[in-house]
Amino acid sequence: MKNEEALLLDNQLCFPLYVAGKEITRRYLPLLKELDLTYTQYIALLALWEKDHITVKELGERLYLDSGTLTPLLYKLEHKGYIIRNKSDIDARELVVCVTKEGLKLKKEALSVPQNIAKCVCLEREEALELYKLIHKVLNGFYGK
Amino acid sequence: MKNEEALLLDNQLCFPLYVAGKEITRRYLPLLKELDLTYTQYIALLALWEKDHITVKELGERLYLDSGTLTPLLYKLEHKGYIIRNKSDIDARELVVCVTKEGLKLKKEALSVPQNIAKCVCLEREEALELYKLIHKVLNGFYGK
DNA sequence: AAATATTAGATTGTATACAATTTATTATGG
DNA sequence: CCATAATAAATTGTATACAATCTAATATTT
Repeated sequence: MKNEEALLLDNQLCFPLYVAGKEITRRYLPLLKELDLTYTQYIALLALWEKDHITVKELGERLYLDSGTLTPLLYKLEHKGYIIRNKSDIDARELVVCVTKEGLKLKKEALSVPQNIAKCVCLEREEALELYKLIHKVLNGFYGK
Repeated sequence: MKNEEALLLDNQLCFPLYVAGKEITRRYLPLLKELDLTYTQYIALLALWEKDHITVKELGERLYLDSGTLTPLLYKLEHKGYIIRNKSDIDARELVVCVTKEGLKLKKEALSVPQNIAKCVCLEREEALELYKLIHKVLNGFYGK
């Protein structure tokens, strides 16, 4: 492939990945609006529903987000009553994040979200698995795993 | 798959796509910094290098971006001297975007960017093509093609 | 133990994204 | 032709993202 061709927008994997990432999260907005959540707030809760009592740093590693994004986001989730943040007893620098009862209640309402999103993704099961595998391979490559 | 399982972060295609989109564009930053471009400015120029003398609307359709993003972005690119915007003679509502000589000069400097990005993506050629195909299938599904 | 380095989270500043609204212009229907 | 609808881009407002810096607390080194 010549250099010139390499610049063609569609020849680059990055652009479709960037667009797909944007567009798929956009599909969540109408569903999440009913829960009064943004996409980032939703994935933060997803991670915390799976495992809470974790620090902001651990949550950031899970979500690939830094404190510049998480601090204001967690502040909002706390104000909505879904989570609570407490200074760690062991290390006063750390903030430990836990889901509240309200937050757990919200989980039940969120159960239908994945199915609705799945409807938007027109892939066969095998294709979806293959896509999943390839994306993870790319991500692992970024982090040298 | 049970509802509960569907909520598991990793079981969702969306989250890896969202992360991959973010992380891959982040790989461009050090390369683009040398060109004094952001990622969005870069893809706007990529599209315009391929075909300019197009309206903001057409550019937006190509990049999946709306005027809320493009207006300030094109303003910056114009101030840097890479593009120029002119009201259309035919329809005064439209703005026609063209690349300047400076903008074309920048294209030469940008030729090495795709190769450097390709290095970050640890996929075999077949895998990259398969990923490309699957992502486009997802995107086409969103737009009912 | 005191000085230094490291770390976690908060803050600051810049640049997207995008929904919703506004403005100016063009198209259309009666 | 004129009123209304539709359209393109700009504007407004909110919420990310993230680099860079700052602050407070902990760990390490001498």
